Parts: sequence; structure tokens; C-alpha cells
Amino acid sequence: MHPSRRITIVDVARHAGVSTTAVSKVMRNAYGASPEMQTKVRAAIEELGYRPSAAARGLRGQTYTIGVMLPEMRNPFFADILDGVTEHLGGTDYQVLMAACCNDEKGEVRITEAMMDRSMDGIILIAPISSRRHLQKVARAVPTVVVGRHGHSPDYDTVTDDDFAGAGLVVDHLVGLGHRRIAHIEHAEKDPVRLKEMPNALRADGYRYAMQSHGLGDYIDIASTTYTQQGGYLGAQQLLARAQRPTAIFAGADIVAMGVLDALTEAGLSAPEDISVAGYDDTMFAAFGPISLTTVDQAGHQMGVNAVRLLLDRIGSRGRPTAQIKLSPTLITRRTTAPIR
Amino acid sequence: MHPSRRITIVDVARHAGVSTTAVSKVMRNAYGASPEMQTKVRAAIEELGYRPSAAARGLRGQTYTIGVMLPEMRNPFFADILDGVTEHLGGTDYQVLMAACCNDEKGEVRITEAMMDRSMDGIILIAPISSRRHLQKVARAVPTVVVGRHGHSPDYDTVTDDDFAGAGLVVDHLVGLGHRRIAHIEHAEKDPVRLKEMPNALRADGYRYAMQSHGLGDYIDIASTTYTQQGGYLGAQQLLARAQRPTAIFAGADIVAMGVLDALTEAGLSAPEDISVAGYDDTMFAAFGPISLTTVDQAGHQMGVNAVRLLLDRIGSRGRPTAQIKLSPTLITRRTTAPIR
DNA sequence: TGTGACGTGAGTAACGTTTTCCACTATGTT
DNA sequence: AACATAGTGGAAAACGTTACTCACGTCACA
Repeated sequence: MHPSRRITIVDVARHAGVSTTAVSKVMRNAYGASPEMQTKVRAAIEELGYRPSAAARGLRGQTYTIGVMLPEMRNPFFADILDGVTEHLGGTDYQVLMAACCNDEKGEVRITEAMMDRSMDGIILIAPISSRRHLQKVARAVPTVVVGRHGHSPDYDTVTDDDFAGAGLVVDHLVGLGHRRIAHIEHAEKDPVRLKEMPNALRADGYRYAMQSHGLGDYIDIASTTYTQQGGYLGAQQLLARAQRPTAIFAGADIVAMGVLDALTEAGLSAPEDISVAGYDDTMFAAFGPISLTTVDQAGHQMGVNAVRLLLDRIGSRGRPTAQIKLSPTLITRRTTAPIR
Repeated sequence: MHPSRRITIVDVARHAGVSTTAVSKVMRNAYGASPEMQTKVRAAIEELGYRPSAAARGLRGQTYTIGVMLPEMRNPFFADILDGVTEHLGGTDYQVLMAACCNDEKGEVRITEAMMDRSMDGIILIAPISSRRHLQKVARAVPTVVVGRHGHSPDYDTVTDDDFAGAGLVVDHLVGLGHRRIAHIEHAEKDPVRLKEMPNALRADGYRYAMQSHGLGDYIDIASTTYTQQGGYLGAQQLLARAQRPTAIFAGADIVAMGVLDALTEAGLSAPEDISVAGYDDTMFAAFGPISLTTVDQAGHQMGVNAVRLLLDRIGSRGRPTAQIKLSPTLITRRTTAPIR
């Protein structure tokens, strides 16, 4: 015998004195195996340390693999979502595998195709920026749940936060503190579809709408950059250079707020003394004592849990109509926002 | 024809009027396909949008998949390593898939086995805590590179930072600033093997050695917790409760230093005015302006690049003797450390 | 004019599962 | 006694690739 050939279902079957069909049934808890058969087979599996080959399985049935695509690794909000995913998947036979795609459309396509090639049983896409066409294509091939992107599709379920309302919470809070000159830093977006579907666009809309509702339409001031620390830094620099400086900055994401704080520090200013700053996501950054950022909790953990729930459901019955789950955000008030002086 | 059966190699072969063998050869750039054959086949592939099934491939040959195991998602240092990995793998046909295992041995075993089950072509383990026995078992089944864990094995290559020296850099720096009462927060470790192999243990050793070299053996003071923000918080609380408070705290990782700063803030203290604080890893946290943490750069990006290099090499020739790459750390001086007053 | 050697292509047997049958027995039911 | 029914278990055909082997020319060289 070879140094250590992998144990296959055939070895188990022979060892237990049954057919491979029987072993397969036991492995999958499928119908048609008597209790005695089950124990006999399980014993053999245990004894030989058998583990089924996902490759072979994938050729006929399931691979017991769920793929999760992340836009990037450094935004801790995604870790929150992932916690929810893995927690809810912990008890099952499914294994989660992730891939990060560097926030770029080519990368997204590459990753989703890689996941389809690997015949994953289900895919969770987090804040994908790909064209709708591509998303549909993926979803038609593999059960898919899209997290953090609005829009209704007959092919995939969605889990989102009510970003429009969340932005309103922040503006309300700042207005309540007496601010009027409230600026916003957004992730630039031009594509008409994404303008309707991406959280960043909806937050910007929510900001505009809330400002207008408060009669502050004239003070609307948006810096267009990206949802990264670098983007926050650059956006803040733009805003600080205005003839009339804002008294509060609503950054579209915590990571953006980090960049804002960075720029403030560099300019010799600080929050909330000189300028109030708020973020979005309630990541560990925000909770960090020395920062203590006012932000919006969009319950990443819950989003993850819901995504898995929908996904498993869809894997079970691919035909069912799609669902859209929208979670309500809550404002977390901390120390970077204060009454205007 | 079915709604949309997946295109297979047979379809391509028929469409191009050649054998499946030929198509397979072209896909793999294998020997034995004339230029005309290549163009003919490539055209058919293009036209039909063929993508090979990884499951079927895995049954015979390679899956073109590299697995990366991370201890957790929230420590941005791992993102640095991953950048190096994906960057160096970008040009190849390989796809990276990650899994995070919550810093627990059971989870590690589950993930490594999942990766073996899925017949990945290679595995990169980042700071694994599993028993040596398990690592060997994995490495004997699949080409493996271990990152961030010292120790020599005949079965896997390693890429590490010179943690012992890195700790020395920090102590030297603090001593140079006049500090004598320098405390350390370590990740608790009891297992004798891991005490020799894990970076956290080596950093603690390096700390002790450097203190003694400076004649400060009597001031050695270690709080044993974990390499998490929570661990840093608890460790700092312990240290602040000492009859004689340290004047400087060397946290074993940036994320730990975050917890320390958190605890200081809570206690109404700040760095470096009251206590100097240093970390390790030079993550984005540390570079963040308002924090500006003195730390040690262990070149995560380079570690990732080297890991991939070794891995691809080993996939190419599984027999070659194993290599151990050790990178030299450098001190990054920022604003959380200052001369003692 | 053999005779290797090489280049080119195809046929076919794996690879390790799952799935779709089918056969057989025991147990009720008319 | 004949007949449906449910419960068990197995045989064999997929699934989509790659690796191995062989056949057929062509060419160079003795």
C-alpha cells in the first residue's frame, strides 16, 4: 500500500461489509439506512478516520461549502457580518470560505466565477459593486444572498440596513445639538443603478433629505471620495478648506471617520471641540475608548445571521420567491459629537 | 436542452472538432498541442464561455486553489500578510480562499481538514496554535507554509519575524528614553512546544532577555492575558493596580496596545504623558494619526509574498528540503513613547 | 532502407462520490 | 391465498476532468 493513500468510501464500505451506497446514505443522513446499518457504518468511518472528498461530492451533489465575498479585509464592519455568518453556520456541515476582492469590479467577477467553478452550494456577496447583470448570472447559477445592497431581484435575496433612515438619525442628532452647517463625506458613485442600490448612495440621499426636512437645504455640503480611511482624510481636507467651515461632519462609514479624525489632528483641531464627527457602522474602532465615535449601529451580526438563514432556506428550495430583509439602524451617541458652541 | 446546463470540456471539444484531451492540454498549457490546435481550441473556449469545473479537476489533478487560514478577522496585521499573498498570486491561475478560525484549536483542525477535503493545492497557515503533530499531518497531505510560528519541520516551510530581536528593539528604545520600570503584556502560553515556537512567547523571552541585558532584571513585570484588545485592556488594568506602577508598557501586539490605551483613557491617564506605550506589528491602527503608536514593523506584506513564493516552489517540487525564512523587524517611533519625566 | 526520435493527436481508464434504479423481504390487507 | 406496501440494501451509471498509453506521420541519420 502507498505511504498513505486517502481513505475513500470504498475502504469504509469494505471494512463495514456493506455497499458504498450504504455508506453514502449514512454520511448524508439520507433515507434508507436501518439503525444497525448506521451504527455499523459509523463505526467503520470512525475507525478508519474517513473524510469524504469534496471534489468527488461536488461532481454529483453538494460540496457543503458556502462562499463569502468581502469588498476588503480592513473594514472591521465586515468582520461583524462574518461573525454572524459563521456563528449561524457553526452547527451545520457547511464550511465557510471567504475571498476579498479589493473593491474592484474585475476582482469581484473573478471571485464569483471562482466560487461557481468550485461548485459552492451557496454564495453570500457583501456590498458587491458588480453590474446587476452579473449578479443575476451568478444567482441563477448558485443560490445567492446579497448583503448591503438594496434593490429587488427575482434571483437573489437581500439583507440590508435602512441606510436612508440611518443617515437621518445622524442629521437629526446633530441638528438637535444645534448644528446647521453639517457636511457629509460620501463614496463617489455615478452608475445610475448603483446610485439606487448602494448603501453609500442611500446614506447620501438620506443626508440630503434630512437636511432639507430641517430647512437646512442651503447648508448641504458633500465631499465625494471613497469609503476608506484615505477617503475620509481627503474629504476632511476638502471640507476644512471651505470658506465657511462645517461645524459637524457626518462620515459615511466609521473607517471614513477615522480618516477625518486623522485630518483634524493634523490640522491641529479636535473632535468634538472644534468640529463634531459622526460615523456609520459601529465598528470596534468607534467603541474604542480614546476615539469614542458617535455612529450608527447597523447590526452587522444580525445581517450575517439573516443572510445565512435566507441562504440555507434557498438552498433547500430554490424556487421560492426572493425576500428582502431590511434592518433598522440605531444611533450610538458617543463623545465625538457635542453641542455647538 | 436544459435551461442552462454548464458548458463542459466535451462541448468545447465537439465545437472545436477535437478531442477532450486536446482541450485539457490547452487549458493547462501542457505539452503536446500545436499552435493551430491552441488557437482553434481557445476560440471555442471563448465562444462558449467555458470554465473548467474545479470539482472535476480536483478528482484527478489540481484545483488551482490556495487556502489561507487566519486566527481571526479583526487584527489588521493579517490583512497586511494577505495583501502580500494575493498580490503575488494575482498573475497566476491560483485563487485564494480564506477561513478564519476564532483563535481556537478545534476550529483550526476543522478548517485545515476542510481545506484538505477540498483538495486544495496548497495551504498557508497563519500563526497556527495546533499541535505539531497536527501540523505535520496537514503538511504531509498538502504542501504547506506556516507563517508566524517558529520551529523547524521536515514537512513545512516557515516564514517568521525575528520576534526575539523585535522585543529587544522596543526595550532598547524605552531604556534609551530613561525608562526602567518597563512592563510587558503577553499572550499567555503554557504548552512547552508553543513556548518555543509562538511569536508571543518569543517576544516575551526577548523582553526578559533585553531587560536583563540592561541590568533591569528586577523590573521585569509581565501581565499574562491574550493578544486581543480585551486582553490589552485587562492587562493594563492589572499593571495599573501595581503598588509601583510601570512608566512604560510594551504590549505584545498593536491590538493589545489599543486595549492598553483604552484602559489608560478610562483611568484618566494618557500616553505618553503618564505612561509610554509601545505595540508590535505596525498595523494601520498604529499609523492612525490620533493614536500614533510606537511599534515594531514586521513587514506583513513581505511575509505574505515570501510565503507564496515558498508555497509555489513546494507545489512544484514536493521533495525539496524545507526552508525557514526569518525577517528582521524595525522599530517605528511615534508619539506614544517619550522620555521619562 | 531501415530505425529511432519526435511531434501531434486521440482513446480510455481512472478519480470518489451521489443518484437512480431494482430486487428482496417482511408485514399487513382484502 | 393473493396482493399491495413499506423498509432495506446493492448494482451500476453518471458527474467532468486529467493521466496514461498508443498510433500515426515526418524527419534526420546511419
